[in-house]
Amino acid sequence: MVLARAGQREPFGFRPCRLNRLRPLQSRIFEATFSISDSASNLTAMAKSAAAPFRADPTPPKFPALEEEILAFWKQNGIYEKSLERRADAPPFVFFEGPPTANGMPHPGHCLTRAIKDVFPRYKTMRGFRCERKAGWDTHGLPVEVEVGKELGIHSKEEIENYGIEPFIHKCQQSVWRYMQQWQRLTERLGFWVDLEKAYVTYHQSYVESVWWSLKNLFDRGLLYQGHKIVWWWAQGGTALSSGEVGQGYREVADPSVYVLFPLVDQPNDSDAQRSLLVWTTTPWTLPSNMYAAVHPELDYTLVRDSESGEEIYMASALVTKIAEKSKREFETVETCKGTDLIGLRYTPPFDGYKSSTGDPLGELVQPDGDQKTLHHFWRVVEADFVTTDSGSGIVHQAAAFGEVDYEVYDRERRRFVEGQQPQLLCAVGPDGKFVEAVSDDLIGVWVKDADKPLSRLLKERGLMFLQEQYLHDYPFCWRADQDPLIQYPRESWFIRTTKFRDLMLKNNSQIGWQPEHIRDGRFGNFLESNVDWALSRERYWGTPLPIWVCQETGRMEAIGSYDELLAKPGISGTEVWEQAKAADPALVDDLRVHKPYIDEVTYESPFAAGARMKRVSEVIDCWYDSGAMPFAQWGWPHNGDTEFKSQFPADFISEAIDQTRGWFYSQLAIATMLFGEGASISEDGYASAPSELTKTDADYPLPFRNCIVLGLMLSQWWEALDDDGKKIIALEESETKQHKGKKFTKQIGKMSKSLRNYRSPEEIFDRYGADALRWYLFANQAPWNSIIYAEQSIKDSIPEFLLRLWNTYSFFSIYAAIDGFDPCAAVDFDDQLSPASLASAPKYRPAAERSEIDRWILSELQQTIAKVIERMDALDNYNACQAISSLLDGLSNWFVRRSRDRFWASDKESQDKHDAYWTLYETLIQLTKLAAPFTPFLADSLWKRLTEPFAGKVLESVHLCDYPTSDDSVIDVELSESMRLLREIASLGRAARAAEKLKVRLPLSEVTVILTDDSKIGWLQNHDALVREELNVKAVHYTTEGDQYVQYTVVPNFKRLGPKVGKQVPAVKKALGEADGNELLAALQSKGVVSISLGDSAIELDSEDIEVRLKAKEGWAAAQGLGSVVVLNTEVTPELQREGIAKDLVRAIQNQRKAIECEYTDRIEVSIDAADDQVAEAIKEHGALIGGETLADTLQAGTLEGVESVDSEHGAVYVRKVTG
RNA sequence: GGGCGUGUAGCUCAGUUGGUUAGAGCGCGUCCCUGAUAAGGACGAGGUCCCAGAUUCGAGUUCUGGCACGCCCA
Repeated sequence: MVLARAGQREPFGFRPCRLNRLRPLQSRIFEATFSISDSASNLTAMAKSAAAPFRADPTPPKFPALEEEILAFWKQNGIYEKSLERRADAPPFVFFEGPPTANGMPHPGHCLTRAIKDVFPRYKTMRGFRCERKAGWDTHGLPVEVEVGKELGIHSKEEIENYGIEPFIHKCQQSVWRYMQQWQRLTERLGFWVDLEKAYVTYHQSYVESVWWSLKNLFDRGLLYQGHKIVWWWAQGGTALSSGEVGQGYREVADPSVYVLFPLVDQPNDSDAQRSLLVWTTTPWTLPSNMYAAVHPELDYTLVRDSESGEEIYMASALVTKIAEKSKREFETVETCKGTDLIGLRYTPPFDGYKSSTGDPLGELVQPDGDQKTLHHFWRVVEADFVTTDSGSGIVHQAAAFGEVDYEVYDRERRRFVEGQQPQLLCAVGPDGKFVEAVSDDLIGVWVKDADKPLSRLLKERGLMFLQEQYLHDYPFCWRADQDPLIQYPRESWFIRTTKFRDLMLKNNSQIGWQPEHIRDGRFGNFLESNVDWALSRERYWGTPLPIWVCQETGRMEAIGSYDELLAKPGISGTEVWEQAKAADPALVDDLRVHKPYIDEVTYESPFAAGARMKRVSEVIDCWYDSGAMPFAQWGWPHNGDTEFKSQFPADFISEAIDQTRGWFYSQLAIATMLFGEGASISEDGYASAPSELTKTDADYPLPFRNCIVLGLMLSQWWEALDDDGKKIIALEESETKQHKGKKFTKQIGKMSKSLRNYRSPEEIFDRYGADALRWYLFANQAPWNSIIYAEQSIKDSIPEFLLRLWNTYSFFSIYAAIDGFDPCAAVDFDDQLSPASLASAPKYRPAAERSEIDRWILSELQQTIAKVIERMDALDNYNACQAISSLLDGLSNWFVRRSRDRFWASDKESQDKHDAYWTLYETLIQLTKLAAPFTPFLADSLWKRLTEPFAGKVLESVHLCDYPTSDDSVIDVELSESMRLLREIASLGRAARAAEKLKVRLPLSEVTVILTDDSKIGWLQNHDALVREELNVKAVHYTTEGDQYVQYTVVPNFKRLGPKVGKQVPAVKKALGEADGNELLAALQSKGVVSISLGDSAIELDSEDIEVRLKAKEGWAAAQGLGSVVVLNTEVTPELQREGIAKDLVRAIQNQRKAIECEYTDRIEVSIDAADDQVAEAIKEHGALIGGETLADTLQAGTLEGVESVDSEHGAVYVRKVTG
């Protein structure tokens, strides 16, 4: 049928094809008379009406094109802005945008985060909240520098400095916007409503100044301090490498593995033997910097006597045999002990360089151990959890300067001593990787890796080298100079004392609603538990400069909280460097004045020493600090934006992927905990605390976000094969693999890879299927915290599964509404969002309670769905919200519409039932459109425009300006839902029984009998059996509970109820019920209300709630069984029924032939049938009118049609010819 | 090596305080419908719920120990 071709939107009423059907048909042979069909009279009325309010919209849309239209509409009419204006005075729902970096291309993973970040604000806005959505961009950091470095073909810091920091910074500033357009396009095209124009940018001066303010705050409270950080260091290049860079340079090498004797200082009195620790290390060059020897407190250790030398040696018990074998010695056990027993023992260090220069210093303990108030700084046995017996000796050499875990041990030890008496870090190596401290005079200036051999020789000479071997392991080399091994090396670094806030961070964390919940006590909670101080500084160029100025004479420091504060300092100088640069190049953005190198030039008079200058330290800060400061820095607070900040903190909702656990989730929490609420009053001893305005009570101040959805990773799915040249062929859909004949493809799931091109770009997805398809896929297919497979086919599938289904339901409505001229404007009191209550003003609008069952049913389902969606969305559960919407759409499309077709086609245009049907469908579509709006905003708005077209501008122009529907409990009828569910089950069982008996639906049957376990719903079912009769093509339906002849009753326990009641007797009850006669039990239950079961000596009474009656169809019936019902078919086919079935078969055969000869839907035909037997001829005679009417046949004769090819049907040859002229 | 997570139909995923016939979509098979028609629909097949043990009247669900995979950190 062609009602209107694609793009045509003409009113339906004048379609000539309908009017043709007015002409009665005469069948010459069978003399059937035709009455004017119902539909024809309907059309007559239609033809006379003026242009209908609705236009038939039968063609499925091209969703991408439709979305582009909607995008243009939103833009032109400022819909997003209007949606905010409407909520100007509403309570806030605060959303924080975690800033992405725009110097890389956006990829599918960003679609997920941006879609989730859109759906909840949209929902909350419709629910009546003011949800501002300020975009943001993360612009600082090493990735930006690397990107610029690639462009310039340079890598090292030295090269950058040769190139010039000033032009390098300019390049960085420009580079961060490289993919801005793509980002903006993605954001917009996906339908992510966010204010890009007022986006915060981390390099902006106001942002930097907010960060400065916060750092000054921390500095003034004594929480910002200098210390050491162990980094992977490229000694030859003089720079630290990021973990990513280090990861690139691993390769397998052979390194020495040495077991060294550390003689114990306090030897036992009762023995002359020398006692030593057997200490293991794989880096002999770090031995001169030895500070401790570490044991695991829980491990067993054995003191052995070397039978050859008589020495007594401690080692892990588990390793005694292994070490004896390796060293070819014989050991006898002297004694065994736990690691804890060794802790505190003192030894002589392997090299005495430090001992001779520093002596053996003592320090005062913070917490004295009994009488012991002091402790030696170095050369003691300490405990460490990381010691294992996998290799080595179970006692590990500790050189804190050259290992991160070693440094942690040192740091722990250091804190045991009072301030000023703490041990220094022993480091015998300079930043160039060469020895500086005298181990032996020969070694000064020797590169560490060249020192292993001479050091080993020295140890041997002194009898301390117990065992030496080689072992293979992966070790990092510099990725730019692959002969240069990296070493771990301590660098001066700035730290924030976050450990002081650990408990408070945990407390704040406990207030956060994490989705999924396990993040709180799992990954994030554990991370907080093991909190270490935040290493803040970076020896780089493009980042927020650390705002600390140092007195060049005294070394005393102060922090600066804003640029103006800096300018107000006495004797300021150096600002002219920026002014000159700006004058030379007016295009420079002003924000650069607070960046390197300009800010480094600004100095002022020292308040600490007359005549001295204050100069900034050289470092910039970790860009994670930037992002974590966004809650206030996005407003430039506290220098600006006081109102905004106070109304927009803390956030109600944020979302990012799980990789942000240690990133943005942590940086936000840490910064907010330190600056606001209870944490603001915490300072180091002797330092000021923060202003009291920041220390609001925590009760209404959970920090810094109330809810967070932690998204899973996004993976790709593709098919892979090798072509003849051994190159990979990638197919993104399974169907694509068929283009490569003879190639064997294997399905792959894994990370997305730009080089492999194993995923479809978001832009292509939008062009092929549209943003709504992608969004629906992301929202409705799995809980968002599971890893999501970005599979093209699955995205494509969301079109038929949801989008097209919704569209087709609307399309059905539009076709019939056009035919009947249904006009919703009859509701004169309509409000601007067509709320159901306001539509009630239409003359033919009846309250739901007065409408037919199926109307009440779908309206009840609608209200239940609304309640469910709201409940789920308020719990940030988009998945189950979508499931509820899907399920409603299924009910609407597959039951309400299907079972209401006749009502829409009915001839009496003014019948109340027809109006009920329209109002029901219209209201449901309107509400469904609103429900879907946050999820599929394009389709929803497109439907809204079409559904509200008759109101011509008198209602809200976009669905996104509407209020979200609220549930009307008075319309909910749970019992009706239950009854309808049973009715649908009966229909389904009937179809199954038919299929099993090979009785196709076209063959009418005389009756079905439905056996139920109880009679509570029989009355209702009888009133609605027309639905079942039509659905199953039967003449009659009988309902009964007396089904003994058809079914066997069995009684099973209701375990949920019986379990708590009878406990351990459950199996006995089950057995007794199983053995009893079901029919008798049922009879007893019906007459007395209870059944009695004997269990050995005792008896137990069970009521109808305790047990459940089940039915099982007996053999020999055409039956199908469900949980509480059995449907039995009467399979007797009378000649009458047979003939009716034959007629329907013929209709189908003729219709197929119409299609085969390419008839338009309106074409008239001539039909001849060469009947196979008398029965067929009889059927044609009896049902000729039906056949002719259905197939638009002008003539229907027996025999053949000359010049026409016949088609065989089981009832004879069928000839069909188009009537021309 | 440590932490966290995941493991359910051919595939992708749901599965409520533990309740005895474990669900959906896709795919597959069979079929229906032909006035939503370049649509729509039904029915069916398909499961050792990763393995082992424990708790319990009862375990996909709780506990313990494994295995596999993924992520983060070493």
